Amino acid sequence: MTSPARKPSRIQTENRQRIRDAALGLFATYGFRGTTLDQIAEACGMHKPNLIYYFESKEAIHIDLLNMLMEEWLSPLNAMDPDGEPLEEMLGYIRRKMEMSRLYPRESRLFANEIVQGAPRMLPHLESTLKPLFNRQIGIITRWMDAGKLARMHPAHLIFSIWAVTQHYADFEAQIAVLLPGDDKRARGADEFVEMMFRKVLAP
Amino acid sequence: MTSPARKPSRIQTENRQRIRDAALGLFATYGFRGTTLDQIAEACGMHKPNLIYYFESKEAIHIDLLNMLMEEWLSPLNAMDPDGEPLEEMLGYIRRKMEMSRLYPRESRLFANEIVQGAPRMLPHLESTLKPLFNRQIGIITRWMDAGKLARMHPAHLIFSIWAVTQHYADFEAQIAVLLPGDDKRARGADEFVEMMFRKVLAP
DNA sequence: CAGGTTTTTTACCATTTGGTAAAGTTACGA
DNA sequence: TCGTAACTTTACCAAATGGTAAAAAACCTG
Repeated sequence: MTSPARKPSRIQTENRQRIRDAALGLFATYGFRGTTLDQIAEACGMHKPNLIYYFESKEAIHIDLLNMLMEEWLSPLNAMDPDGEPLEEMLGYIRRKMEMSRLYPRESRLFANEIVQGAPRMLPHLESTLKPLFNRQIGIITRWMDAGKLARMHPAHLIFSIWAVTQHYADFEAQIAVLLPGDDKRARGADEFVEMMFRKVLAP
Repeated sequence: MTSPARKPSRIQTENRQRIRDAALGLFATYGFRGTTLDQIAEACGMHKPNLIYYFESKEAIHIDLLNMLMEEWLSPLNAMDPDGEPLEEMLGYIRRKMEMSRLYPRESRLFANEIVQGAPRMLPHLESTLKPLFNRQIGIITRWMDAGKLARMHPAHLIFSIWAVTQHYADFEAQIAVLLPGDDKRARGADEFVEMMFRKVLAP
């Protein structure tokens, strides 16, 4: 066992990252219970006990991923500027969410899996990390509405709808691929649609 | 084993339904791999081999549920009337989807689980059942837009956004419950918001 | 390059899990 | 009410799975 509070070696850092990368794809696709240590091991070219050498259990890998995810995932929310031009700030946020959905579908699906299943390992994190950020954002948006810069509406549901629409493209990709097989222009069409949609909704 | 093509007895019908009901809740919450036959058995007060007496395998239960789900799930789409008033037809559809999200969250989550994981058992069904219906609907909406009754936009993405927003309330309930704890008016607020939103988007 | 430390590999193990065999029990039509 | 078919229960089993022990190999530092 690695002694506690010891700075990780190069190999540690590297291999932990390899494990995370393999596990992310598998957990995102098959869920926590649906993924086996053997699968993860094979996906990153290691042996099962080696995983346990780097993470003390399968659950530890999952938790580690969820923790990392939370930070990245919330960065677009943090990037909103209360002093910016309201409509442009909102559309910028929406664009960044669409971009994340396209660039990091595994992360999106990992998150979706966790929440759909009742957030068994993430509820405290939602409460302590997401909620304050969410509430701050609600405040900013409310002030923008008060100032007449955005149409008046329920700000929480507005954010939910943004999350719903943007993440849908990653989480339900399997369905979209069946219904809209024209692969090439799909992302463009989605971006344009979503921007148009929220422009209409948000315009004061 | 029951002889093939034989009409089911009263007990058959009853118990198969009990099993479906228990399995639906568990599959929706824990996913296919995350649910065990023992859990299902306990949830419906039966013994494991008894489940296998009624369904030939765990997978058979899952498939049975997905098949039943598909029909119910698509009924609101079918209920749209090509000769109705376009905006009201669309809003009616959206209202029915919100209602289903509220009344049948287990079904919504079962579906979400399946799609997020790449629809391993449902892809053919999506292709053969959902896709034609979807395309027919695209046609109807396109004609409405051509007639100037709805704002012009990409009809497929419009439908995706409706699905995304309405199902979000069932699928991500765990998250919403954390962020919007005021339990009583939540459904009302959601309904009003969604209606307002799509009214703006769809108005010609 | 020697010697200890870190990392990897092989061989296991206990539990869980999907499923079966077969005996026992209940329901139901003749 | 009797016999048979439908249903339930008990006792299992083989494979899969999360995890451990400990030897072997690779790595690093003085």
